Amino acid sequence: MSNYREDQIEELADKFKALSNPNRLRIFLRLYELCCQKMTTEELEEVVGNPKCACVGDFGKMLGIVPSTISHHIKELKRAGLIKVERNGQRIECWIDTQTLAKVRSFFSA
Amino acid sequence: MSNYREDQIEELADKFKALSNPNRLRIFLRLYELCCQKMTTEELEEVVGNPKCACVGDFGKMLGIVPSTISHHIKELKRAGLIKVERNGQRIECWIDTQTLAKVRSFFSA
DNA sequence: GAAATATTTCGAATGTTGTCGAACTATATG
DNA sequence: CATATAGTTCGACAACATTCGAAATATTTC
Repeated sequence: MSNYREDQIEELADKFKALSNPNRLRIFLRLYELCCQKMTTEELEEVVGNPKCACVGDFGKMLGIVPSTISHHIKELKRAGLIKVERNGQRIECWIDTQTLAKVRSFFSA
Repeated sequence: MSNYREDQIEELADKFKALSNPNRLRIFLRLYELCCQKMTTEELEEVVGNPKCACVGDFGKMLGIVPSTISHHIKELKRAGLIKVERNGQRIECWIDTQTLAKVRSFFSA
């Protein structure tokens, strides 16, 4: 957890910043719930076939804030590399970037 | 990592906020280095005798920023419960709050 | 108690964030 | 192509963050 290079510190601080807003943290946790939890082999199969998890509108309902604000938060989480995003028809689907999650996790388990 | 209660989310977001400033993250990492790393039984003895780890001036030199700014960051880390602070003569000594660290860690390992 | 050292508090300057609403763009469907 | 649905972009605004320097406080030492 220590002995970090300078650029790694900046990068890590940036990820913490992305998670430092309660609404963004809620979005992230919801995606985690949907994408990454309790992955048995069978469930993983499902996810591999359809990795997208939730869209802007879903979070709007969940958090009671307007789409433009959600859009802003999604952009921020994406910028920090914490989630991935892809259009599917009218919807923008979001899911956890598991590689980044693994990095942040490894920070806390060293 | 999911299934968090509302107040836990706010609390966690607040800890991430404290770590979202690169200078505060550097201070935190430095304290981790000093306090928590490589604790063999003998080293632990030492620490138990003198749990304080670094003072405001040390961080000032390390980061090249003025004491008032360090003081502010220390206050912030303390407010978030990430570090503990105690006066020892002229100096204010700081060390990691290992209980809080454990909480944040457990978030990432669920 | 004066001087030196360590830290805090305060006020100011400057920049960033979170949120909204309005206007815009993209996609799907009658 | 008109309409409906889903998101984005933009501009505004208030709140908050980062940093500094000056002045204040606490502690130690002479």
